[in-house]
Amino acid sequence: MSNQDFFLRVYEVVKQIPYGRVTSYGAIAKALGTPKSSRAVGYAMNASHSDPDVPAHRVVNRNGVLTGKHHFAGTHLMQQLLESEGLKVEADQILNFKERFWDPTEELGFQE
DNA sequence: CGTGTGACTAGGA
DNA sequence: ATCCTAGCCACAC
Repeated sequence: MSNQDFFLRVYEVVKQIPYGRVTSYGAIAKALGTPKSSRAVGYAMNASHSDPDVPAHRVVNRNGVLTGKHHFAGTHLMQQLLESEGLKVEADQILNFKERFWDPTEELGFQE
């Protein structure tokens, strides 16, 4: 696989995130088989704008904080999107994050 | 090929 | 609990 596929694979995983659920960059990286590439996942998400089907608002850091909210068009767009999915966000942080967390490795678990 | 950057994370103080 | 540090990866120059 080529390095360019990394972005596509990140998008693939993000697209699998169920409605009303969220996950972390590290979890995605781990699902891709490269748990230490969490930063690169964030970088990939930065380019996710090219694919509108990627629900980037469902991806937060490991603390459930909307670290990438500034990368959205609106100031509180990311928060609004999450709240529209039934999530509660306060101080840029997802409430009950642990319950809402969705681990791609458990659902997908594809290692290559 | 070296350096800097970032939507990250884990571990130590 | 918070703050700081180092490691990590992919990418732009």
